[in-house]
Amino acid sequence: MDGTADSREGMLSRMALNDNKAGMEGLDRDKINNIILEASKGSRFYVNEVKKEQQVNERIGKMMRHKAKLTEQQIQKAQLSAELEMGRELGRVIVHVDMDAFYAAVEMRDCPELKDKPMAVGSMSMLSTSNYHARRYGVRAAMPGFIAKKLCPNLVIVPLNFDKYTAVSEQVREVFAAYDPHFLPMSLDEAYLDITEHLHERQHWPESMRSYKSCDNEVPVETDNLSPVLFEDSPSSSPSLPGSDGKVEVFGTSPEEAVREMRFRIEQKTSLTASAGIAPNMMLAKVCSDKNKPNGQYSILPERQAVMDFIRDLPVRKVSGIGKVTEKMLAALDIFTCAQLGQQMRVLSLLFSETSWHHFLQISLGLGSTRIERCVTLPALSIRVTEPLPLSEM
DNA sequence: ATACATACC
DNA sequence: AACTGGTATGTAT
Repeated sequence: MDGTADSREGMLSRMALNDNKAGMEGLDRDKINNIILEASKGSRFYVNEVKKEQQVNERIGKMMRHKAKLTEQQIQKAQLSAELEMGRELGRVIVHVDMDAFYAAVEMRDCPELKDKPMAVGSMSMLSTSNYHARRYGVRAAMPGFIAKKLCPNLVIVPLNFDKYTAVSEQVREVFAAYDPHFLPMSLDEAYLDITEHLHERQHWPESMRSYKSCDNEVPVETDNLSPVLFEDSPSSSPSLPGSDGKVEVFGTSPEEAVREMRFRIEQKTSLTASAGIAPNMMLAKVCSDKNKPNGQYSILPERQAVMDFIRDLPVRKVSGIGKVTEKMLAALDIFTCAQLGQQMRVLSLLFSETSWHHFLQISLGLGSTRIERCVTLPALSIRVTEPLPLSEM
């Protein structure tokens, strides 16, 4: 039953270019996918992917047979504990910050030759990331370098400089810590922050504490010869001071302005750009940080309606934790967006494990964690300290 | 309890 | 010639 055309289609869901992420809009997908398939065919990797693909199809088949046996009565009496909505928490301001094409951006910064070339960081076997120029060719993270070279023969591949990325990451984290000392790093280039407390304090800050010189790194501009009155009428422009060299930017007190300021400070300090998402919980903030990438930010206002409007047409695949397998299983049930996920929750509760459908339900309601993990950054060394582990885990 | 699968960067 | 490596969590047996 598995014709050649079918298995090719199947493989595409697994191996093909994933243009889900930023910088991949409007590419010639067919051409790119053919090159990827040609280069992969017959390899150990390919054979393994075919096997896994069959397993997924089997799992979907099992699910569909299970679904066919469900009666309307069973579906209607499925209970979805309605208390979740009551527990919705909109009072926290959660930010997800993500450096743009981090490793590639560091290498480009340190080697101007690379600036206008398609380049990627990694090896012939595996790329860690690519710059936006290379992405126009379909070259992206987690792609083997030799395939990337077929897609883009002029691609420059720079080997990993892990120590360098770690050092830059430390600089970025110093900025994060100014907005949330308990921030949660997810990798060298991204982190979650809870800036609720920062924003409270920020309301009472004079403009001088929110003013930054473009040329000067690190600290707010000197307060002495800087009268706040000077900025009264032009909060969004960059007023230049008489008698002062260099532009000064004043940031406001809103969440958006605080995050703009944080990104500005990161760029001043590292010459690298970051993107950010602002939302009432981690799940939404993560999705938002991808929305205006690179060098942008997006926020969801802390209102139920704003959250639901944002969620409605959001493809489930955009949500962290929904990967290609889950996407394909949901697609088999005609679920592509979060709204569709919500509409089918009763069926899902009968087809998936409790942990899985609880997760789906949370997503469909736009809910997510509102507390960043407990973890403290020591000012001097930026060493993360967690609560003592049980002896068994040490 | 263990192995395997999914997902993330 | 060549498809990461580490961690966390979920699923199947």
